[in-house]
Amino acid sequence: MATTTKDRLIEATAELFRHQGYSATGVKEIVDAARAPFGSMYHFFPGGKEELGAATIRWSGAMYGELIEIFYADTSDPVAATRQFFEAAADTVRDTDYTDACPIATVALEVASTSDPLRRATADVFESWLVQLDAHFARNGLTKTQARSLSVSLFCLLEGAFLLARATREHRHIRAAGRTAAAAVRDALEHRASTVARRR
Amino acid sequence: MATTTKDRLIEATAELFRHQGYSATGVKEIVDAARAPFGSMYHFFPGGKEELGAATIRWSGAMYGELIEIFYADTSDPVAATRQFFEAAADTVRDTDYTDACPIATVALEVASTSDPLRRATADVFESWLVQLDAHFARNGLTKTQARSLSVSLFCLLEGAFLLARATREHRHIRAAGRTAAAAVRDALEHRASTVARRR
DNA sequence: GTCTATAATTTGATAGAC
DNA sequence: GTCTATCAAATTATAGAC
Repeated sequence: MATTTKDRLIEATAELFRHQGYSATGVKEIVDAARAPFGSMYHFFPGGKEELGAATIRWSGAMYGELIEIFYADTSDPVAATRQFFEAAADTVRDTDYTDACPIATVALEVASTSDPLRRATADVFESWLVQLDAHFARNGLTKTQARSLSVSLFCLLEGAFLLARATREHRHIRAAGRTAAAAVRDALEHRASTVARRR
Repeated sequence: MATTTKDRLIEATAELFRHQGYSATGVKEIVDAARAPFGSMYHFFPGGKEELGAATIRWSGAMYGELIEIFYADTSDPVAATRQFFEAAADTVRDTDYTDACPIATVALEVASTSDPLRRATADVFESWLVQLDAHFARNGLTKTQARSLSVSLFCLLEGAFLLARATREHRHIRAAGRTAAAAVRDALEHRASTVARRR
C-alpha cells in the first residue's frame, strides 16, 4: 500500500461523488474518508473543492476508460463485448445496492450549468470514452461517422439505463438497454462500408 | 395570474432543481425565487426541503408527461413522433443554453442512494413516463413485452443524450440519439406481433 | 397565512504551530 | 508535509409576533 495522501484524497472523493454527487459531499467528509489531515487537502489542491473535484472527475474517467478497453480488447466480436459490458454493469449495480454505476454522471449533471471547469472535465471524460469506442468500431470496418453515431448511442443507452436502474432499483433495465445496444452494434456492422460496397 | 404561494414555491423549485440539482439549491434561494415568505414554505411543506422536493419532482414529472402525450397523440406515426420529440428536445436544450433538459434527472441521481422518499418520487415519475409510452406502442400492435423494451430504450437514449449534450454543450448528440430512437421504433413496428403472425 | 428574527449546525476555507 | 484551531458565511429549521 504505497498510496499517497493525494491518491487517497482523490479515491475517497471519487467514491463519495459516485454515491451522492458533488454538492452533497463536504470537504470534511472527504478528508475523514481519506484519513488525511484537513490541511493536506488545501496543500495538494490549492483551488479547494473545485480543483479536487476536477482531478477526481478525470481520474474516475480514466479508470472507467480502462474498463471499456478491457471489454472491447477482443476485436473479433464487438456485439458480444457490448452485451457483456452491459451485463457486467447490471451485475455491479445490483451487487453494490445500486450505488456503483457511472462514476461521474451525477456530478456532470450537477455542474453542467454551474461550474465551467468541472463541466469541461466531465465533457473531456465523456469525449475520451467516445473516442475509445470509435476506435474499436473503426477497426471493425465502420466509417468515422458510423462509428461515432454508434458510440453515442451506446453511451446514451448505458447512462440512461444507469439513471433508470438507480432510481427504480431494477437492474433488468440495464439488461434491456444492453440488448438494444448489442442489436445496434450488430445492425451497424451489417451495414458497414465494406458490406455495402460488396452489395453494390 | 392566480398562482398561489404554494404553486410558486413548487415552480421555482422545479426551475432550480433542473438547473443545479437538489443539494446545491438552498431553501432561502427557493423562497427568494418564488417571492414567497420564508415561513410559508414550512407552512405548506412541514417536512421541509425534502417534502417540497418530493412535491416538485412529482409536479415536474407530470408536466413532462403531458409533453410526451402531446407528441405521441397522433397514433398514426410513432416513428415521426419519436423523431420530432428528440428534435424538439435538442432545440430546447440549445435555445436555453443547455439548462432545460430533463427536469428531474439530476435530482434522481443525487438522491438515489441518499433519500428513499425522494428516490421513490423519481422512480414513480420515470415509471409513469414508461407506462405512457407503453400504451402508445401497444396501440400500434406491439405486445406488452415489446412495448416496454422499446419504451425503456427510448428513455435511456433521451436521458443519456441529455447528459452528454449538457456536459459537452453539443445538441447534435441529442439529434444522433433521436435517429437511433426512431430507427428502434421502426424496427419494433416491423417485427410487431401481427407482422410476425402474417409471416408464419 | 405572512413575515422576521434567530437558533443550531455545517459549509468551504485559512492561519500558523510543528 | 502534517495537523489543529478557527473564521466567516451559508445551511435547514423553528419560534413567535402580526
